[in-house]
Amino acid sequence: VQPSSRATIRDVAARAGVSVATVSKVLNDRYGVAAATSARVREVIAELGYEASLVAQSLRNHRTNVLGILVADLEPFSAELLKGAGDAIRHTGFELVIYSACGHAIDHVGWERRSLTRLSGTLIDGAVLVTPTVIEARYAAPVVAVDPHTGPCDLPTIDADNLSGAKNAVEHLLALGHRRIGLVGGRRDLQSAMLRESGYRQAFADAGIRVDERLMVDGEYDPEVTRTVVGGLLTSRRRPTAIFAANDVSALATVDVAGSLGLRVPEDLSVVGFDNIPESALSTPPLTTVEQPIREMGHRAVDLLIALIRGERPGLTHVTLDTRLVIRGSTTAAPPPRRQTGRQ
Amino acid sequence: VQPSSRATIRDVAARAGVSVATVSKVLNDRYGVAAATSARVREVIAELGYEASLVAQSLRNHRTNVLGILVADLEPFSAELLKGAGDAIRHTGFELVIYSACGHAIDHVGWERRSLTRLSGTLIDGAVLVTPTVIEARYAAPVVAVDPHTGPCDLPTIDADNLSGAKNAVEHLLALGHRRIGLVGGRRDLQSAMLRESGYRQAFADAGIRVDERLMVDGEYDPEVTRTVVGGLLTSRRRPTAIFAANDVSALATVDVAGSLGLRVPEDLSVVGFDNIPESALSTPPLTTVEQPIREMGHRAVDLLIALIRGERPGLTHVTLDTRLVIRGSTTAAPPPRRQTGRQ
DNA sequence: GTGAAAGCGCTAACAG
DNA sequence: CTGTTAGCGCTTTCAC
Repeated sequence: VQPSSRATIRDVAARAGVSVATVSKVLNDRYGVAAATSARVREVIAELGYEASLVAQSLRNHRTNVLGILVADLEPFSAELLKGAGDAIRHTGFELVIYSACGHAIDHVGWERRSLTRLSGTLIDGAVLVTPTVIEARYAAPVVAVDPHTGPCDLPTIDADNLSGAKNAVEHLLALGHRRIGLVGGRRDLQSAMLRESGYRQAFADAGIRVDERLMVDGEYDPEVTRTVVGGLLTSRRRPTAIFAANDVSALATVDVAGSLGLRVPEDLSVVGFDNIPESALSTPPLTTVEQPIREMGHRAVDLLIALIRGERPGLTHVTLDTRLVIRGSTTAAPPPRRQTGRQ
Repeated sequence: VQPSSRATIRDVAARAGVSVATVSKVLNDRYGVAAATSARVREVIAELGYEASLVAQSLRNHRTNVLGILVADLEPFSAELLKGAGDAIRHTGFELVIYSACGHAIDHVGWERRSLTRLSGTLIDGAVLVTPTVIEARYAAPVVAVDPHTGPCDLPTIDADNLSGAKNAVEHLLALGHRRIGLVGGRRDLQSAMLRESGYRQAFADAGIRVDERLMVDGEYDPEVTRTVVGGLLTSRRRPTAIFAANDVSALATVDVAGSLGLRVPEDLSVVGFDNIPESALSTPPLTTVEQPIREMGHRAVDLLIALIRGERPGLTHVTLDTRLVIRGSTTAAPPPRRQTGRQ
């Protein structure tokens, strides 16, 4: 009996022998519908399995009760963040749409501006932007950024203490006796990456040691890019005895490359990452890394977004959470000095 | 200059001094627009930062190039599955919308039918349903189910070999000398849960041992529910020496409850889970569990969905992937018989 | 109480 | 080449 395509409000109206306006009223519990009519309409709705199209609805209404989270890709960091976001949304009455550019993003700077523009005003009441590639304060809907872009930014943001985290990581390596410590940098457009680099530099400065710029490469938080640049770094004549990678994904890629070059981690190369994604504890060896509370960041971002949507003016619109060094098996004392300076 | 709300195609048209139809043509690269006009329009588009509303577009067109994944909630299993889905979608030209009912789902059986109806036909070209609560083959758009509902189901599905997995898990416990093995069952509406229970029973049958129905409780794949029922089980007079939990989330909750009751895992209670979510390897002790290839399941589901959307008729519309027992630290040999039969 | 009509932003005929 | 028009599914005045 049912047509293969979805039933529309018109199908319901026709079948119930009323106008679409009446059906709409029933749907939205508006006053001014006779009890009998209402009952009849509900019956038909159930019969047809009718549900209002979210798209059509949100084209008319401006409030949808749907939150958006925009991620460039679904990798461990964003997946972890989503769990926290889910925790926060549960029982708030909001629903959630996660929009992923799925890699399109990489070549297309500003993907989230595009996506956000396409979705906001219609479909979503506000959005959380994860590692956005642009700074822009003016949007049609409330927006919260997680791990924001560099540059002045009036968007409410959630991030972690990247500077101290990175500093601690490098201090840990220095304390183990390492001096030739490489840096695999992150996406240079993100504050987090720049702060992690600053932390690296500060640790050296505090120790009174000069950094060797030739040991700094750019991994862009990307495993593939990291593979390439780390390959170069580790086969160069003066390869480092330790590497601080700006996120776990690049750290894991680094460990992998080291292995394929016949270098043992941590005996020949110590590696520290950043993030503490679940995968890092599971790798062989388990990764020493800087933990940031990813789930909590997702949770906080959603809390803040909801407050904004409700028109509250939250006191704190820029939250920075603590980081913490987690020492596992990928770091150990530096090899004796003669091996460091000698040719490999 | 810009209004605070988003620019529409009309704003662009007005500003460029053309009709909306012309703008639309430029937007969609249709023929029949003078080069000069086209250039002028593009200029205005850039100037205004205009992007077509996905909602309005998909209300008109029926093809959107957007895939949907519907999850009841964002927990470790679905998060892991999303990573696999992301892998599959990357470079396909499709974008992805993940729709999460965020816990609303729990009280509302059929949430995915509702959501799917609200989204399909408009907004998405097809969807992957994760642990759906209903069987229904007729939808407006192609649909693939992961870990499907019980009952006959003509939907294309992706799942894992739940029966063997569970059987292996229980055989492992039996081999360790356990006889009083509890079962924390899963959602009784899902095939996976029922098959895991069957595997449990089969292992006992093959060993020629009768199962004790009093040792079987329902955790519904939910940590809270599990806490309650396992609490009862572990404080009963004849508590089991081992528990097979139908998924890792319940297994981890079981370990937790045991701990709070003063029972050591694995010395006083062995625990086996199912799924091998990242969290299971990270827990203390690391969880012995049955691995199912969650990421691959996500990947396969998307591959299949895309094939369906493209109108191909894929040969295999019901894929069952292998499972594998991963032995870690939460299981050990059963305590000597006298402790088993004696009162605790 | 109920329905006709306008319009949300966009696209696809079809005239001009 | 360009603009006018109709309509996607829905909600909301505003007459009847």
